[in-house]
Amino acid sequence: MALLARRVRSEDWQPIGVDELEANAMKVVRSAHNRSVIAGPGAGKTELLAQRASFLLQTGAAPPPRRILATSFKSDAARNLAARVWQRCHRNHALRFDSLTFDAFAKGLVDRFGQALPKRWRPRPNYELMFPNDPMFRGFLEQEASSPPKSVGTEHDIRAIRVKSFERRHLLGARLPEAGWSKPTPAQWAADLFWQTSLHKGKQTFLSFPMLGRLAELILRLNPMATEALRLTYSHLFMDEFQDTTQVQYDLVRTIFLGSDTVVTAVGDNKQQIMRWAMAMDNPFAAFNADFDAIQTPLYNNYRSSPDLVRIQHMLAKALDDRAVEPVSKAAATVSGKSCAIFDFSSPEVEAKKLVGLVQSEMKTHDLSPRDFVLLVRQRAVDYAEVLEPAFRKAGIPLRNEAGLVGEVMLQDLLAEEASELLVSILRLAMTSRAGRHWSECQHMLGLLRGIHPEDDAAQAKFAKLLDTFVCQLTKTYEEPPESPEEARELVGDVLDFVGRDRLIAVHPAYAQGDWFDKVIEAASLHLYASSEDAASWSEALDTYEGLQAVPLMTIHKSKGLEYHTVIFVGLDDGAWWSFDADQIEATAGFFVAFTRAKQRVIFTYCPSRGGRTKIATLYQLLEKAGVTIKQVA
DNA sequence: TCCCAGAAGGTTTTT
DNA sequence: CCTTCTGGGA
Repeated sequence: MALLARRVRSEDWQPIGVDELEANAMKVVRSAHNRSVIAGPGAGKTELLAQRASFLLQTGAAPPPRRILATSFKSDAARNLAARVWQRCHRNHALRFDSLTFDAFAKGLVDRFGQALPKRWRPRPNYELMFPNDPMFRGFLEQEASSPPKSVGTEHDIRAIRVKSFERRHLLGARLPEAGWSKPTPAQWAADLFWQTSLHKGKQTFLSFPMLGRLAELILRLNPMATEALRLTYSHLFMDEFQDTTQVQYDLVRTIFLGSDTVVTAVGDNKQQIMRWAMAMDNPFAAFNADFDAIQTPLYNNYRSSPDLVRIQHMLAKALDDRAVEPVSKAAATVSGKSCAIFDFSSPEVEAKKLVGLVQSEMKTHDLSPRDFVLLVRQRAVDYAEVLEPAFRKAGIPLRNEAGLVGEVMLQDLLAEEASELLVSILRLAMTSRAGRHWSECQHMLGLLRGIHPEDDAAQAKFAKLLDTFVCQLTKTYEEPPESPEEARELVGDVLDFVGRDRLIAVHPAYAQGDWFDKVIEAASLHLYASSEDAASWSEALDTYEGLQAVPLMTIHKSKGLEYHTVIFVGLDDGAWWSFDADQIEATAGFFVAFTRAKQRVIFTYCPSRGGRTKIATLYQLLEKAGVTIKQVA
């Protein structure tokens, strides 16, 4: 498919790389209005944004030199969306698409304009990031903030501030007042003290991401020139996973874009709001629709799950939103028998054994790989892994706890790190046969790091030679996968020498922060060694490194946005859902997220030893109403 | 050092 | 809800 650099007429534009888009999706893609798109799982929300970007860039509806800004929560989501746009658009178009995490966007604003802030809010230019937690806020309230001036209040007033709500309610709860609080309440006084201490005390400024968000909002509120520049730069704004938007983020967007000609598209699913504890707004869609006069546009198709699963999903959806409309499944059923069941086991050990058997037989009948399955738990994946892992290993199917720690880095995070991706890419190129496609990938990634222009053929050729020499040497030096952690570290060190530590750090600011780079490199070395231990070949070791032949085990939160042929939810009991009563909506949303990861089959398991099923009776009732039955297995 | 009572954690993104 | 941590007192 040729990607055209020239402009396409709006009436001639066609979606790229997909069979069809539903009518409403097409409306959103071509829309010139602010819109909120509420769509369930599997509706193709990210795809919709990628198509809309293509339409706007290719038809000139986003006219050059104006750009599109897309914000996501997680960096992999931001990268994923950018990659889809690059697949669909010529480079000249794709270069006008900025896909960022919200935090990166806010930090960028503070880094560019922060020095223009009034003195009381101005961070030092070399500020450090901090990740404060409850104990830290508790310590602050008990120590530094313990004795307020008489005009503000008493020690008792400060002690009355709940630690849990100090950050969200007082430190970040409202827009920053330019000149500070003139008659502060005790909580406002404490919040201001925290701000001033973080900004000005000692030699360093320490800021958290939400604090950066508040500073960014203040910058643009006080600086109409900068705001106007952003409005001119971006003709369109996309916001992904909008249901998880925080007040800080929303206020920033409102300050920049409300009342401008920038067209805003907010996409998400209110039924998948499982980040309320992380300061997500109660109903961001309602606020957005009202403030931005946005047209709410639902999507009705589900391209992920079979018709029967979509039917059951709808029963759950109605519990979360009684006006939910049943989506239309566009995925055919490929399994026979029930698509959802609850299995009762006498003990976790029996459960493990039976689940292995189930995975094995399903793999055979449907020609599936271990990666087509997922074992989901609500929390404490390690506890479940202890019982499940040995049983799976015995059967020759490795199980992999994605939330497990390698050194100090979570496995799932390590695999998403650029440094790790680069390592695997280079090792695949050097150590495995049929490495052709890794050649172009390596050259592309490394070329970007070295700042080689894609169309500078001479420089490309020169670098290709360099890469070839290095790869040949690597192949010779390390014929076999590493046999000790030291050897793994040496190998990783050699690769880094070639890639250039400084270049890697320069392109990824996160690697310049604290000792994160060292942690990632150490984790990559350890994981490479661990993956090599039982591997007969380099290719096997790298497959293990990437977990290509293992059944993943993870929490519901980690599974958000992913999809699997078969979902096995282990432990549908009161113990795992201890917090069910505290926030039934959030808990049911978590249940909904878990269920909707499946394309073909969902299995819930239950063991009496882990808890009863009275507290979460409503979940069982929902399944029962959908015709899902409990089966005594063993 | 041990014991007991009460508190806290669990699900977590981000350069 | 259940498990683990913390601190006071013996």
